[in-house]
Amino acid sequence: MTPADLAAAILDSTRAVLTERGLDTSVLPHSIGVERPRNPEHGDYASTVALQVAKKVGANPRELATAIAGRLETVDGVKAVEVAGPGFLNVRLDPAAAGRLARVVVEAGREYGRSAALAGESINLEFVSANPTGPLHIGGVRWAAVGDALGRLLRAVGAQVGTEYYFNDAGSQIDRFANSLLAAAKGEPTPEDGYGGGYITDIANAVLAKRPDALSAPDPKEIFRVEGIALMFDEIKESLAQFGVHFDRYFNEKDLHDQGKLDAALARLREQGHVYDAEGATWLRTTDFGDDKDRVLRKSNGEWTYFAADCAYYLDKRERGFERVVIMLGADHHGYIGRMKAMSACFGDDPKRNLEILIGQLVNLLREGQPLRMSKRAGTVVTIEDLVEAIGVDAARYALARFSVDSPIDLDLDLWTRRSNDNPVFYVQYAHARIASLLRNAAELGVTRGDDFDPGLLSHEKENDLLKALGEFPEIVASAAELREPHRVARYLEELATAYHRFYDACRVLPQGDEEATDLTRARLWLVEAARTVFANGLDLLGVSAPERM
RNA sequence: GCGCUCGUAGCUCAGUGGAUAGAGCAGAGGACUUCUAAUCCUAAGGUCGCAGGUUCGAAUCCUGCCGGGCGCGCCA
Repeated sequence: MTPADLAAAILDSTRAVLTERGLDTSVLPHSIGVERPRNPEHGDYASTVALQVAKKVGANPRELATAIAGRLETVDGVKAVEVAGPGFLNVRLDPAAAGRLARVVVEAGREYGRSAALAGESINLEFVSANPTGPLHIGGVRWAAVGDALGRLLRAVGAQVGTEYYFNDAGSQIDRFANSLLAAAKGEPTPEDGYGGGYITDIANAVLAKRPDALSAPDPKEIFRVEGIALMFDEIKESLAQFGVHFDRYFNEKDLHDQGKLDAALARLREQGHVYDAEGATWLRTTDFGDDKDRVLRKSNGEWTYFAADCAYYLDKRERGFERVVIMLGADHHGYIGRMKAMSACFGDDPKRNLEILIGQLVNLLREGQPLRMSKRAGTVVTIEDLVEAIGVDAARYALARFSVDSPIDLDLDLWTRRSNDNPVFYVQYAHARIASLLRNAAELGVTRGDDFDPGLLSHEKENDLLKALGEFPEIVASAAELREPHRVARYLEELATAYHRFYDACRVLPQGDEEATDLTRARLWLVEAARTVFANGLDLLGVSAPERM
């Protein structure tokens, strides 16, 4: 019996009790969950459904709980139900019913944890979106790790997902980049407002290698612009690929201009009645929908604003069939939320459903407890490559994905390279490697788990705890996807690793010395394989490897 | 000034209105002739920033205040 099965049984029992009494069953939610109480006296699972429902139907919660308990106790697999406190339902499962979960997990294999929780949703996920004026810095890398994990999560629960990287290769940032390259190629100092750092010299030299005539050409700056961007972007894409991140689409802002999408968006907004002209410029009345000031779409000099391109890009995503547009931005851009939400409403969309903007706090890096001060100008930026070189892809992805994006994080580079329990990624990976090792030993001994096992044998306290943790995985995946919070998967895996290590410590799996394999050996091999499956599936959702050996 | 966001153990952080608020690290004590000790066990550590409010029940929701971070261009 899985937690989902139990929750469904509790809901059924509650509905039956309400019906029996002629009470309104429409107050019941479509689905409920069960909790896993920390205190073992509170049973294997607990439900608060009686507390939630009692008031709405005018019943006494404790008495209602008692009636539900009476029905629930007759359900196959339920061993006992107690009513506690104001009306908690504390459920104990039959050990065999709990143990059968091992089979469910093993047979589902790579599918275990996947569901149809968000089936039918079409979601566009935009993240990183750094312009190709330099290597990816640490903030962008956080989004690469979190965004990619979120994409994997959303797909795992049945959503249609398109991941995108938006960039532009025109405009003043790129201009400064081109000027900096040109100066470096001529051996001149970095221009005012230019980009410093060693990578500029590297790229300038690479351009010269490719186009030896660049400096004597009619328009050297244009050559450095075009070739420099191409080289820089290749480097970014290569870094992302090594980081395990692939985008479905790299979207160039220029395409919006070339295809007349800005005019089309403006026309659409005008139709909707939210556009006006004033002071020679064209404005979007975002204040109609809560923004603190109206925004210019086309400047008085006839040029489009960046915001106008944002509008066109949003509309383009929607017209490509994405019902939900999710954009991940750094905290320094949170001021855009108001205008973006209002823009969505100006198109006639529901900004709550159609547009989600996720704001991620910044990342500080520490080395030996001291903050690494970063400056793009001085070229002392910590790049994706620096990070991977310092701590490796697995640790980097895990470290950046294990925290809520709401909290600014301090990453201690020394900690994440340590091969010890300080380091959560090793703690989780070690659990997987330990299982892999155990399974290799089993194969060597010629012990196999067989086609079937007696689930009632998995009745040790630590086996029960492990089974319960394994049972939670699908719900964790679904909630992490729905809440757009991949860090929940990492935290869950850490708990699962604790449950596994405790089980391993308390329960011998393989026979020792001359002992023969027993039914318990086989049952435990099913459990161990189930645990291996969940570690592998969970780590895969984070884009972190599940090593066979460490 | 206005807006957003955060404030939980010495440190780094979990905690989608539920029971006695958790984990790791640091510090104290214990378990290795190992199915990988990169592990496990025990004890200790808290006015959940402060004050009100809603609720049977608040770290969680609402209001105000205090403190930190960030943002408030016809820049990109």
